[in-house]
Amino acid sequence: MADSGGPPSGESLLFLTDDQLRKAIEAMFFAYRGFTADPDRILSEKGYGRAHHRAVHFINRSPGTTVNNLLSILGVTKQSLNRVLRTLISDGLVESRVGKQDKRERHLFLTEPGEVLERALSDAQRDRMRSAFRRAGPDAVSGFRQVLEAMMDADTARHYKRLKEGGA
Amino acid sequence: MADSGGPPSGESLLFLTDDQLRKAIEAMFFAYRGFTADPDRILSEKGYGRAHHRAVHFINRSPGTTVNNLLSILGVTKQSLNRVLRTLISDGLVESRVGKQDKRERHLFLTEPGEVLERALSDAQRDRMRSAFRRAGPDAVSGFRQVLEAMMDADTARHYKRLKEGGA
DNA sequence: CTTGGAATGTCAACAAGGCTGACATAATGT
DNA sequence: ACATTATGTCAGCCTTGTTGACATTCCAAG
Repeated sequence: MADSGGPPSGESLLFLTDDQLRKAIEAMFFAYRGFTADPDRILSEKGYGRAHHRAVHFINRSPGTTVNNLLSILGVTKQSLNRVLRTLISDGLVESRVGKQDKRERHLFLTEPGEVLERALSDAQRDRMRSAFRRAGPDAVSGFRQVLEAMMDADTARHYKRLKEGGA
Repeated sequence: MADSGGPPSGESLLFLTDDQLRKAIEAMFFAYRGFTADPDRILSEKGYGRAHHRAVHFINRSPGTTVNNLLSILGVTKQSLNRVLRTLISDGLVESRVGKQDKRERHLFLTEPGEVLERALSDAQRDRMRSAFRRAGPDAVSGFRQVLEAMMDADTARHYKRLKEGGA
């Protein structure tokens, strides 16, 4: 079950059959569903969606970040993000402060209740990730991360690495 | 870069900090975007979306599958799936044949043009997966799959394994 | 200093693709 | 005969993506 079913694995040039790749593609699809399932449940109880989760996650991650910065991380249009931010702000989960240097900018922060929601979401998601890591074993973990990093777009990987180092 | 940054990895109980888990969560988010980016481009040129991709993928995977079966794999409502199938059928990419044993069932098949689209989509996605595997190295590949499998919901994993074995 | 762009953020309207609910039809099973 | 199953369809709602139009703020060139 660890090995995909046969010949490969020694050399530096992998013997990757279309069939193995197809299994990996399906695994990615099904796993992502599991990955989002727990937060989705919590969110839908409160009338929010994945877009809210993403905003809350990255605001928590980089408090004081600007709308523009969040935009480039999330890869959506500012109008799309704005709708989400508007509800989060009016619900009192996010605070938006006008920039001191540049008054065009808005700096975003989680409020106390915002942090509570963020905690609930990330706890649920971390629990699943932790349990997956435990079941897969220590060696699997680094392989997992390496493949994921290699799968990102170049631009995306830049964001990822900036976050990765900033938060260490 | 291979190692996540420190202490862990020998024992059976992993030393998983919240910080490491958070990085893995972000990696999953960013990687999934890369994973869908290439097919998304192809699809949007033809006026389709991810929902069409999923249908085409699993019909190709299990030709003659029924609507009900597809439903349980995709985890959406029949109304949702039906909207997608309707366009694929009327565009001549999918054929729906009444069942011989049970005439209530519709068995789904890709037409010639349907297979062409499927090939384009899966080629693009496989190319990215293959390149990610190559860059990550042989040892990473099995770890990747193990973690993904451990991340799925139990029900989902059933579908996944049935497909995995059926297609080997 | 003024003025024209560039950057930033907001509002409005539309589309895709989820969802629920209600209902029709046909075939099956009891 | 009747209940159940498999499928399809209509209507309406929600989230979340899109584009277009517009206000505000900043900055730099004249």
